[in-house]
Amino acid sequence: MVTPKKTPAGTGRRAELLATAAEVFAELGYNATTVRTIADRAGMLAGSLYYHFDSKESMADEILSAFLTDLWEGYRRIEEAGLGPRETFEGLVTESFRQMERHRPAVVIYQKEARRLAAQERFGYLADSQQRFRKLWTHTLERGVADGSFRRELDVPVAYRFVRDTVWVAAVWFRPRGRKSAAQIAQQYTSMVLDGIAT
Amino acid sequence: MVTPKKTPAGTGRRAELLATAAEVFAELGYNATTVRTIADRAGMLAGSLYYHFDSKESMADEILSAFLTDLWEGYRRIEEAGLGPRETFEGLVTESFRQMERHRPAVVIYQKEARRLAAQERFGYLADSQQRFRKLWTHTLERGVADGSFRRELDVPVAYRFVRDTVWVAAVWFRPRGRKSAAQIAQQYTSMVLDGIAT
DNA sequence: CCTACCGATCGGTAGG
DNA sequence: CCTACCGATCGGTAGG
Repeated sequence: MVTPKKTPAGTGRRAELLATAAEVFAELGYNATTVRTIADRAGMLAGSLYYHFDSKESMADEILSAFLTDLWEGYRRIEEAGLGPRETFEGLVTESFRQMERHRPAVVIYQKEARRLAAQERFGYLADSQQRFRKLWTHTLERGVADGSFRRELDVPVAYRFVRDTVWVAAVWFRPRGRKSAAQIAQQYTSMVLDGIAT
Repeated sequence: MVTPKKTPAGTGRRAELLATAAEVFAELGYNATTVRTIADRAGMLAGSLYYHFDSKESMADEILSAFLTDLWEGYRRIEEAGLGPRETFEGLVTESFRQMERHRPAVVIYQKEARRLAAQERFGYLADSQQRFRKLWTHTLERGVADGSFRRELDVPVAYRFVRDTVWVAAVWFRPRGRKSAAQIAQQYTSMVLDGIAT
């Protein structure tokens, strides 16, 4: 994924700069963000960023891989819990919103840029992650159809994209500081997706 | 919205160029798209685009306003049909997918760029449209809660964002040339949202 | 982390 | 629609 060249990972200033960069990338989009904007917001000059990072691309790389590492750590725990399909489904949605709380800007960047970035070799792990993601969710949906938790006539590939999009796109408006916690939103979402909004 | 300066709207070549530009914008993002890329793909040189259009921004403007004009024309018909909340809901989803079929690249651009573009004065109609959109869907959901079509405990603002995102984000993967028509996808979506995926 | 700078590329234009 | 070009801005670097 990433080999920081100049400052050890986890260092205070470096983490601060990454958080700033993530916010700007999420707000303006990766391409529309200039290293000058990031530097401005961090209170330094553009050139000084290169004391901490190799390139603009490295910053995006570190932001995205940190998010995906945490996400897969969370998903792994749910996979290993050996739950039924409906409970697995609920667990995955809840975990996704929890990660959104921690990595909101990263999720927005992921949503907007992953497709384009994944074409580059250094971002190959984005494509790997998407594959794994698809398998995990598809498998959960299929298990649920098989054991009668989910509707027999469910079109699994369509349902998969429906759920995936529905959950992640919420990062655009979801504010953990708002009136609702991640767990509450997750509960509302699973309820709407599992049981529908009609009576 | 837009005042084409140099070639009458609807002219063959102009429409062709807009379709090309829309595809490139959708594929690469507005900022990452250079006028040279659009010109290349249209088989002309960058400078020649300016015989047809004032600016790169004008192209995006025309693409987005053409889409929104058609969308609101479609929605207006449904509003005027005087249907109940559930049927209005189904009609709006179906119409949205129908417009996605006609204006897929425009919808992708809208998804990715509307928030940022809306800040500019010339794209003020994007913010107006979002307002109108929110009112129409919120009103439909509220009517449904009131008459018992939708669940009494439904959180309307959350449900609104849920439905809005869920429908439009489908433009990223939806291919009208694929195995499923817009009407079929719309039917699957309304079924999942209204009645859920669980048994 | 700053000063000072560079090559590349961008959106756009004048003139034909 | 092309030729030829421009000012601005970009990501990034050398040297301190």
